[in-house]
Amino acid sequence: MGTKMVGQKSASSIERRSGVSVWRQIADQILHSIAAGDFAENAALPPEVALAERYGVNRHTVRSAISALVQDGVLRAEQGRGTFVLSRKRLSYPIGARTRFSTGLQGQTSERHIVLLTSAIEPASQRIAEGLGIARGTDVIRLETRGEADGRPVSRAAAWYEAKRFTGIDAAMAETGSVTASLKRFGIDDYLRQSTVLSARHADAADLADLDLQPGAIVLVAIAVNVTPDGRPIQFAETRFPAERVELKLSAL
Amino acid sequence: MGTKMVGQKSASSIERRSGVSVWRQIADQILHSIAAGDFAENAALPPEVALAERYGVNRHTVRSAISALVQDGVLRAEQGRGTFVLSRKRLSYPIGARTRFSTGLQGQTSERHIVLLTSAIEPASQRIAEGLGIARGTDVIRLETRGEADGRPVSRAAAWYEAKRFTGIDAAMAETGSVTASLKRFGIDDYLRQSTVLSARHADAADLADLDLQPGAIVLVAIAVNVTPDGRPIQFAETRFPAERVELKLSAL
DNA sequence: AAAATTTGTCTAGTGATATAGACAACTATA
DNA sequence: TATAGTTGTCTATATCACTAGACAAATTTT
Repeated sequence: MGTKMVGQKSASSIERRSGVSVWRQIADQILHSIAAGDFAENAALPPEVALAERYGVNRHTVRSAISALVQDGVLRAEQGRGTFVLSRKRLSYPIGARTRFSTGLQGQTSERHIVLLTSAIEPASQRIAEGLGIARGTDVIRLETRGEADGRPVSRAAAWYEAKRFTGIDAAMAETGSVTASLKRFGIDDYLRQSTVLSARHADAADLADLDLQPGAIVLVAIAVNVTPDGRPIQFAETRFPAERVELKLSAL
Repeated sequence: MGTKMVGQKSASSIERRSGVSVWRQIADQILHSIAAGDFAENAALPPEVALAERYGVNRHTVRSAISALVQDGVLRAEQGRGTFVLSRKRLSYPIGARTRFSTGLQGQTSERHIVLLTSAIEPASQRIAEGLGIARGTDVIRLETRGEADGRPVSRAAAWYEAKRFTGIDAAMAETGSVTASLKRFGIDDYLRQSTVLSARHADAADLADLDLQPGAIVLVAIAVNVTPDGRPIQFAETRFPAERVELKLSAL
C-alpha cells in the first residue's frame, strides 16, 4: 500500500462513472497539486508507473493526463529523463473596496494591461438596472475587456455604464486602457466597490475561447457594483477569472 | 466569424473529447441556468427533444443529464407531463470583516447550525504557523466542522487555534456550536477577518463525502486569518463551499 | 374519444475511454 | 560498457458514452 501522505492532503482518489473521465480527474489533481506548491519549479513529477499505482489506474491513463498537461504548457516530458513542472504560480488578485487592476498585481508580473474587446449600447436588463439604480430598459454602454499579465489572460470582464452619463467612455478606455483614467474624464476621481458576489462554475465555450482555457476548466465569477464615494452607482460588472491561474485575495476587509 | 450572441446568455455549447462527458456538461449548464434564475420554482424544463436539438445531441444524452439532476434532487421528472425544477436557490454567504456564520444567513433559511466533526492536537505546519504568527511545530488544535442550512451541508471547514492559548475550545465548540460563543470563554468578545484568499477547484473525494456532492462538482475554497481587534491572530481556517449551493457575497468592503 | 405531447424503455451500432502487456528509444549511473 | 530507470509506441480487448430508431406509458389538449 503506497501510503502516500501529502502533508494535510486527503488521499484524493478517482471517481468512476462520474461523467468526468479518469485521465481528466488525474490531470486536475496534478494541476491542483502543483498549484498547492507540492512541486518546485522544474521539479520532476513522479514517474508514470508510480503515478499509475498511486491513482490505481493503468499507466496509459496517466499518460493521457500528462499529455493533456503538456499540451497545456504545464508540464514538459523528456524521454528517458522524466516529466518536469513548468508551473507558473497562480496570480493573487486583490479584491477590496479600492481594487484597481494595475496596482494590486504589482511585483507579481512584469507586464500587465487591459484590452478593450468590444463595446455596444443596449437597453439595461433587470439585474443591471437594479445594480446601477436606473430604470429597466435605459440605455447602457457595455464594455467587454480582457486583462492580461505576462501575455496570459487572467480576467475577462463585461462592464455596464449608464449611456447618457458616460458617453464616449468606450473611446476613453480604448485610448487609456484604464478604467480609473477613463472615469477621470467624467469627473470621477475616486470610486469604491460597493458589493461583490462571488461564485464558481465550469468554463463555458465563451470562457474557453476568451481565457485560453482547456475544456473542464473552472472560472471564478465576480459580480460587482462600483460607486462614487457618496454612494452613486457608476458601474455594474461581471468578471471571470481562470481559477487555475488566479486566486482572489480579500485584503481590504 | 461566429456572431457571438450576447443577449445575456452565451451560446453555451458542448465540447467533445474534453474528458468531461457530454451529459455532464449539459447537466452543469442546466444547473447553471437554474441557478441564474432562468426557471421559476416548479417551472417545467423544455421537453427532452427540444433540449436535444438545442445542444445538438441525442435525446438519450439529454436524458442522462436529466437523470443525474433528478438523482441529485434538482429536478423531478413526471411521465407524460414534463420535467420540473425543484431548485433551491443558492445561499448567498456573506464574507466580510465581521462575518459570522449565523448572522449573515438570516432570512435565507429556516434552520442552520455548525456541527463539530473532529478535533485533534498537532504541530503547526509552515503555512498555519505563518498565519497564526507562531513558530512552526508549535502545538495547535484543529477543529473540523460542517455548516448546515435546512439540513443540507453548505460549508466544510478546518480551523486551527494555538493549543496553549485555547485549551478546551473543542469542548466549547461541541457544547455551544458557535465559534463566537466559544471564543467568549477565552475572553475574546470581538474578532475580525484579517485576510481571505479565495480559489476554486474540482471537489476531491473528501469534499464529495463531506458536502454530499456529485463527482465533478466545484468547491470554493476560502483561506482566512481571524484576529483580535488589536491585530493578534486567533484562528487560521480553510473553508470549502459547494459552488452549486453557495455564492459568496463580499458586502462589508 | 381521439390526437398530440411528453417521459420511459428497449435494441443495436459506433467511437472514445481504460486496461493489459510487450518492446523500443533515450538518459543517467554504476 | 552494462544496467537500471524513464518516456514513447504498438497491439489487443473490454467497457463506457453517444447516436439512432422504434414503441410503450402517462398526461394533457382537442
